[in-house]
Amino acid sequence: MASTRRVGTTASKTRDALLDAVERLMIKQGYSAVSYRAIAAEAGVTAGLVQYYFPTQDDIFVAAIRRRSEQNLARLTELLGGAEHPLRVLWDYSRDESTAALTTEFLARGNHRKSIQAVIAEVTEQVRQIQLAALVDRFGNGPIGDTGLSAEALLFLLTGIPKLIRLEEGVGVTTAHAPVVQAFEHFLRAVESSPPRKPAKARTRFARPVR
Amino acid sequence: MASTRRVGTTASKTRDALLDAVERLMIKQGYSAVSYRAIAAEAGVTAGLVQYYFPTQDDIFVAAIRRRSEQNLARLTELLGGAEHPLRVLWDYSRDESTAALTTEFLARGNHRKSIQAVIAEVTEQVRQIQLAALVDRFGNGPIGDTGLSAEALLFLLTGIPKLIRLEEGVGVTTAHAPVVQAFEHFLRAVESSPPRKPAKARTRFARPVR
DNA sequence: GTCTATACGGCGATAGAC
DNA sequence: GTCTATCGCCGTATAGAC
Repeated sequence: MASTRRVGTTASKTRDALLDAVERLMIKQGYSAVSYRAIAAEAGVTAGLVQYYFPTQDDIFVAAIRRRSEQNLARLTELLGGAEHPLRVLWDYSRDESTAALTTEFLARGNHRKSIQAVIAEVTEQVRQIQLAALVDRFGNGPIGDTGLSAEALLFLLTGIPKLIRLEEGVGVTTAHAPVVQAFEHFLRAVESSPPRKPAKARTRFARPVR
Repeated sequence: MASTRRVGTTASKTRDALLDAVERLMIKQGYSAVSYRAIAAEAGVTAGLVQYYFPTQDDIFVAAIRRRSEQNLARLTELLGGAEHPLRVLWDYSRDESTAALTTEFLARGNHRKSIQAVIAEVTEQVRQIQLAALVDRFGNGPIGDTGLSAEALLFLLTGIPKLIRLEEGVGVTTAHAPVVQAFEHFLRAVESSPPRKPAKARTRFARPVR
């Protein structure tokens, strides 16, 4: 049942340049501007070549998501490694403009597209494990601060609110964004000024994922 | 500069039937399934007729958003009118499956589409004013509960978190959703068990928007 | 392994006939 | 109000050249 069609290698330099073009198009004009012909024009190649590396359009987004996710994972691991204020790190990371824009584009494109859904779910869970481990390492498993929020729930809000804000900004709505950001920043300062539950050198440094 | 092209009347019964078909398609298959030919097939007319009522594809979504928004506004006004627990009402309303699904579809489609952005921004601000008025009427302008959240910020979270959850569900991610919902429900119960700031009959009933 | 050329049906959009 | 014809762009498929 498998197709005999030939596909370019993942290590190809051309392929990487094509994915760069894809990201540029997505950030500037949104994912709907990502067509074979547009990618080809942006990268200065023929449309057929784009299709050689990405047989279907979903393959383009799946590849773009995977590549971005690997970069993000590496960056997150580095940022969180031994960080004294993981909540602050995660908040700032989630609010970073360029990655947030791409993330919401991918989310929008993934809606109702099976193969894209699958890869988003996979990399999201992966990232969330690392993030959660960092929080548990710093605050333990119980409620964090005086809100009674578990590390899991707080993590969802911390990384989700910026996405939500970005999503609304994308359609020109900005009401209430500033007060929400302010409230979160205030909360972060209050919580992270309390002493960590373990001395720094006893930290697991996220070597193992949390079960 | 104005086009001479003819367009069907807003009062048309055919037009309304077409918008019904649009909503059905969006909920079942997402907005990318909303093509002139698909709408025509769903409603049992020709594609040309669909284009007579909606000259461009953006017009379809703009019209669909407007119609839905009017229905939602009427329903919200009714639900909030004299409600004893407006937070609970807004939370349940925002979590309602059918409207949440359409809302995120519209949001996704509005990303990077100017005319759709404009109408979403318009109706969102409109709804938010009504919702905010209900909260201020019940809790005043100061912080609500013990979180120090303003009515504006709390409203954003109350109506935004369900959207965020829905968005992630759309790509198959469900981690942390349950604890977040549970934490919010707990918070709502705690806050709304406190007495209102004014007797019921003194309420403004949202006649004027809040400045 | 890389890349090009070409073809097909579906799409949004337009102009114009009934 | 309704419908047809037509245009150019799109995703996809395939055959074959370097």
